Amino acid sequence: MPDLDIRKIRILQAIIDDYILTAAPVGSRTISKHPDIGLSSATIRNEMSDLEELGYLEQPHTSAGRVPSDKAYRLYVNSIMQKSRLSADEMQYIQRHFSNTLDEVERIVRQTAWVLSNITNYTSMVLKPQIHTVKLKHIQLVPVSEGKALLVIVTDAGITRDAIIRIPHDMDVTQLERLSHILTAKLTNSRLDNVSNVLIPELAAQIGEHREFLNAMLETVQRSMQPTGGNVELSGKTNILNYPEYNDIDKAKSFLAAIEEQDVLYKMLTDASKVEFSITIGNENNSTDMKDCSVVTATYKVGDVSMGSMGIIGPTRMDYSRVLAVLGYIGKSLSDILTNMFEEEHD
Amino acid sequence: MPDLDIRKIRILQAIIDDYILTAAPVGSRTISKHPDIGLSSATIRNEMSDLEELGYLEQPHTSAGRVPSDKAYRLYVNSIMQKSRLSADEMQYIQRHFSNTLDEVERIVRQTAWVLSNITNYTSMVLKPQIHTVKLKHIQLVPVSEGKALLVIVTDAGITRDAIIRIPHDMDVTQLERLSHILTAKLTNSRLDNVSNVLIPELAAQIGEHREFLNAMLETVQRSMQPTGGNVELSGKTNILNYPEYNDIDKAKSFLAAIEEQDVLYKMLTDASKVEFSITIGNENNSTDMKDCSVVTATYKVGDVSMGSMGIIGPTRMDYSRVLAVLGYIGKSLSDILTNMFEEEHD
DNA sequence: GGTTAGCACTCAAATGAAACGAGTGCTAAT
DNA sequence: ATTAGCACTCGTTTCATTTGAGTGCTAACC
Repeated sequence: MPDLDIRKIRILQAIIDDYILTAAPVGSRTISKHPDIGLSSATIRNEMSDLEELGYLEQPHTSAGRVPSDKAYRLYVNSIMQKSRLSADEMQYIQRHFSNTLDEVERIVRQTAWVLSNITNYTSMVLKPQIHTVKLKHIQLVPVSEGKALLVIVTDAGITRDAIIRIPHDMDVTQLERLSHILTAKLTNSRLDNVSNVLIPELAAQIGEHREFLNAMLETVQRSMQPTGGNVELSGKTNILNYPEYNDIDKAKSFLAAIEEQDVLYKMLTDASKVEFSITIGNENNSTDMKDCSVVTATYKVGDVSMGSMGIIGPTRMDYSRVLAVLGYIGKSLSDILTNMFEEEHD
Repeated sequence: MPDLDIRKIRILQAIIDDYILTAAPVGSRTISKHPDIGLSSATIRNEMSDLEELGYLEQPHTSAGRVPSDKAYRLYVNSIMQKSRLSADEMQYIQRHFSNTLDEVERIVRQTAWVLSNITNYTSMVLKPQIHTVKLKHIQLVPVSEGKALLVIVTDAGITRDAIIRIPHDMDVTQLERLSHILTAKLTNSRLDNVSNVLIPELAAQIGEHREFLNAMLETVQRSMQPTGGNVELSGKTNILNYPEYNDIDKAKSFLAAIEEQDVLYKMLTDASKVEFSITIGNENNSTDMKDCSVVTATYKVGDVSMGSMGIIGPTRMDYSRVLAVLGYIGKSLSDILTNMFEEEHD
């Protein structure tokens, strides 16, 4: 930002730091007492006035202190803020809560969300590993009653999906078993989003027609792979109520309503899966309900491929630096665990 | 209740009805104007005074009206309240939102919770079908990488669970396949809670030792069947904020914190699975965070066997009669859908 | 020139007095 | 047994006042 000299930046930083801590508009006197800044309050006032004119500060009303704008936070995270590192204690805390025997993806995701929200005191969300980026590993048809079977799909990331389907009445266990084998053989390692219709004739030939059934079944496979809405694990939903800016019941309500809109969060997180870290500040959010929030995300991987992402939702005055550090570290931990689960062992 | 004559009951009912509607302490004049009650406010005051002495009413402060106590609600639901029926519109609304192609248990449960909270405007919860009451149908080991496999378990209620396990390095796909078959054959229709260790020697013989592996695997099966904490589907978590008694930020916070304690809800719902309906009013709740709430539950079944339960959480002044009607109807609908999914067809 | 002391000014928030009014309890008349 | 009447209570609302944190501006200072 060329329009700010070093002194203005330093003052702005002091303001932001203070505001992040106290959530109260900060006045010139507070800053003038700051050890690193040897200036009188009057000088600070002049500088603040400039900063306001440039759009970095806002005044709730004339006789109040000033509050950083979204633009200020943006500048802050882009240029001013320095990366912080987690303390050994914090790392240990995280490790301790990851160390238990975790063998189900569901459980791991839940645990991750829990740790995230507990260590940051914000609301956290974790996108479950996304199935459509992933290859099919096994299909099993399990009979559950006359004319019904459970279709179970397993992918290489250990995600399972299931659905009840009708089966022809003349199809017995052995046939289902055979069909499971054929399907598994045919579809293994194909990506689920291109289980295309060209397969059907081929399958029909092998299984002895039942075309409509095959059709219906493949359709179910396709549909099962759609995001179902249960794809985002949230934790610490009420944490935000502890921050003074959300003591207003209506703000709290709209925040809580916003995070109950799983679709929105889902979209945010899938978008965020493309970049290692992302920070979205206040009005930069698409949802107007979240215009007083910031969202920070990070991705996690299995091996080298990005599998999903996770994020922190908090007030715009959140401690970006720490949150980034936490997300980075936990992202790494999660990637390690998942990778370990699915890749061969090196021993 | 022998200590209340008919007139007192009628007055109490009028008070409760009014309070359910308005959430404001109700005064003697309001009741004296009630069409069914041809009495002056002074008489009502005397009666109210009696009712207070008997513990059915409470006064927030001297110059306020009166508020029904938990004891009053208890009397109300036990003796006074009359069953209400849903309107055709409401039934239709419910049917419409159940009618879509629903083939995954997860999806159905989510849908149920959604409908429940939307039609009642309270917070709803649905206990997912509980696996330990249920019989095993299929076990599949799917290799995911060197030395690792995904263990997939399917039960007769169409519930799947999965976990990553280590497998001996010298075990190949065919062997896994064979083991899956043997396990399925051995364990099918046995209840999961008694997959006992007597099986291990038998299996070891058939699969060619690998005792430690079999041990670990069966242990995983057992563990997978434990409740994981993701067993309760909630919906409409913020609905309660629309009720005036929760405009106090602290009350709202404690309510929201209470329903984030999945363990508590899980326990409530499993306990409630034993009876067709249950009503728990205010202080009757174990959790002190919920002492201002009431919980109404109903069970659902597959065929004739109770599979789980669902409930509504609202303020103590909730519309018990309507909630019961809704729960009854939705419970029935859900039972039908699930039963239909798993039982043979009658056509 | 930039910096600062000083002072008048602003305005949200806190304080407090007064009026209001919904509701009660009690008493005496019906 | 019921009710009209009335004094009393006490939370809520209203409005004016005070308070104080903070500003902007000006004039003096280095």
